[in-house]
Amino acid sequence: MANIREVAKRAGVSVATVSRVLNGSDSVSEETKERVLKAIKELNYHPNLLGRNLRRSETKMILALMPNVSNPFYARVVKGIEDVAHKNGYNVMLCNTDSDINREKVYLEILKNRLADGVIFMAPVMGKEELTLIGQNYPVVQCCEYIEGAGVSYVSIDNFSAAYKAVKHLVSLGHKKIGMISCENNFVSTKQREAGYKKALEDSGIEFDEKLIKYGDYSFKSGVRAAKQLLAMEERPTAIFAISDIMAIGAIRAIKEEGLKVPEDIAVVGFDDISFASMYDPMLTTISQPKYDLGCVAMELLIKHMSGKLEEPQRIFLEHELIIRESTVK
Amino acid sequence: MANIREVAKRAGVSVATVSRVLNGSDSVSEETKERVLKAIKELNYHPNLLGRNLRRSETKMILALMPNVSNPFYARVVKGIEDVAHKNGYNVMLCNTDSDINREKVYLEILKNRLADGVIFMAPVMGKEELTLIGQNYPVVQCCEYIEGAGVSYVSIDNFSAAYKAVKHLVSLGHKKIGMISCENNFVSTKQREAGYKKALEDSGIEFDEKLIKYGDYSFKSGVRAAKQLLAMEERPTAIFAISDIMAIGAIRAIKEEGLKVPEDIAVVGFDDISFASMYDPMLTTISQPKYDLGCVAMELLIKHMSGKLEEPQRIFLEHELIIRESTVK
DNA sequence: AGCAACTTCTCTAATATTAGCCATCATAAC
DNA sequence: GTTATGATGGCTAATATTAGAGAAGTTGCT
Repeated sequence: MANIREVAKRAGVSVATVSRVLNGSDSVSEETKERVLKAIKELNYHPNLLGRNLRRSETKMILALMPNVSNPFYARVVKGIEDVAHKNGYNVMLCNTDSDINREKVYLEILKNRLADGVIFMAPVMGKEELTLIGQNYPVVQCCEYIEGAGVSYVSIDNFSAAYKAVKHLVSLGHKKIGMISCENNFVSTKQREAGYKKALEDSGIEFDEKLIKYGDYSFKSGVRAAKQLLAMEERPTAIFAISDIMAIGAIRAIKEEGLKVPEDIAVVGFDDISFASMYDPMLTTISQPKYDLGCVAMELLIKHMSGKLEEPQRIFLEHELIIRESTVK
Repeated sequence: MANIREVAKRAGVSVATVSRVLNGSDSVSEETKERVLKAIKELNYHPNLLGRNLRRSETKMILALMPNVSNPFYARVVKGIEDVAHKNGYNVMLCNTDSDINREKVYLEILKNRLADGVIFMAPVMGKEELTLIGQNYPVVQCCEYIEGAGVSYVSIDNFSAAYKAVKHLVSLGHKKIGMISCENNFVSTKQREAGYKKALEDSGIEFDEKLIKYGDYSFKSGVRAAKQLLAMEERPTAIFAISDIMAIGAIRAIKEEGLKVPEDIAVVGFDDISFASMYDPMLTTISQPKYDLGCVAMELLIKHMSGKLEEPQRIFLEHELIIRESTVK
């Protein structure tokens, strides 16, 4: 495989001149430039970026850590990250953490070993202190899920008011007994969505009943299970708010299996607006996050951090939207 | 940020000795080793892999090119690739080509610039000649979709017999007029699935009717559209075989919208067994590919190629399975 | 002609690491 | 005491590239 020296030799110039041609320096005569380009083509030369990266101590790679490639929600976010990255000459390394702290640690080695210039966490698993430490040493941005108070920038939505809006929608349809399917984790999004649910009930003069919250793990099956628990209650709810579309779809499945109809007997609202939400039967009412933009903004923020233009951590909230479909109104 | 020299200085040894400790060479006394490890810890030293990679001219990175992160089918394949890669000390760079030849080319620069040691194509877009050229210069494996005759290894399933099995299943249920939703592309999988469909009809004494094949683009909407075309026919089919689950789900949606029932009025079979296939109502009968194993085997093959143990291109077919669910039998 | 200014290119050092050779030291055998 | 052996670790070169200093050549002005 040809290297820069061979190119220089063939073109009859020094390696430095070849380097200048490669990097578009203007102090190379047109004639020399052409001779070099010809030699590059003839030798099918591709610069070895390991050398360049070492010299420049940058890699133009960024690390994107997501909990799960198969979660369709993150797919659009990643698209936003990639588009902005490419526009700015960066490549993205997508990595699956499976929300496993060890996997996350292993991937962070890539950053520590200087094989990436920065990192975007889509759902950090580590603790606040650790994240703070990483944030002090490397460019970091959190996107979607985030840890508050770690001194690390993030881009997300206002989960509290999104949940509030979803529940208020159900109330406006006349529902008074509204179940919730949440998760037993410590994500900010979860806590805020639960808080929004409670506040919406409170503001509507409906008493909060702890027993109406059931817990899943974001999976379809857990949604089925949680919904069955709600349906088995003596006075069962007439509406269900799930904090993810997949669990909402599980709930619909459970409701149908009990011989009930959505939305006539029980209305269902999800969260995320994944592509399947509008494919399901009935189509799912849900909160739409600006997934693509979340990714774009996160990447733009990271670029600013990497260029040193931004010292202070930023907190950015993008707009969300309640999308009303068949699962609440026919 | 500390480098190897500082560690050496602090431990009172030469950089070479630090390098030996890092790489587990045995010619370092226990005592020296401990002193070095102590210094590494104290300085919070992480070796800069750019230097190592340059020296060794390998990166322990592999490139995985997929057409679309949001396609849940590939999510499991990727998991297989990652698991085997990690077990062997490799990291995976996941990249989205969007089936765009230019995106694919840009990503291949990573390989040509020696930032990755090998590549797995999940659905190559380039032509046969180009692929051959890449295959001659770099370790390459194709996984799932592939180009035949390019002299490049691949791992896939026997799409012909999978489609044959799916259609035979419909025939065994008494269906005589069976529509197909395919795609207008040149993927081997598409051609083979169409061929399997035709052969199954032929072997069952049913005459092939060109008009019963409609075309989509793997999207939900295109599935709806294609199914509507089939339903609008004078003598409409009583069963539909789609070459992807997403299009099959679109077809079910279309059938329901026409006021018909699945499977009573029209049976539907999909392909891939994505997670949503078993969440949908009705649950989808489909062909299950060993997604995880496809990824594992592809990565194992790539590792063999990279180590130079394998010169000849391999063709590997894994087993598939027809999963019968509610969309064909109630 | 002499000098300045500019263009164009070369040379050297630097980046972080490892491979391979060689030097040193201790121990054991003769 | 001398030599051989093995363990340990130091030194140098090598990897591919770029930044920066400076050299050489050209042009233009006085």
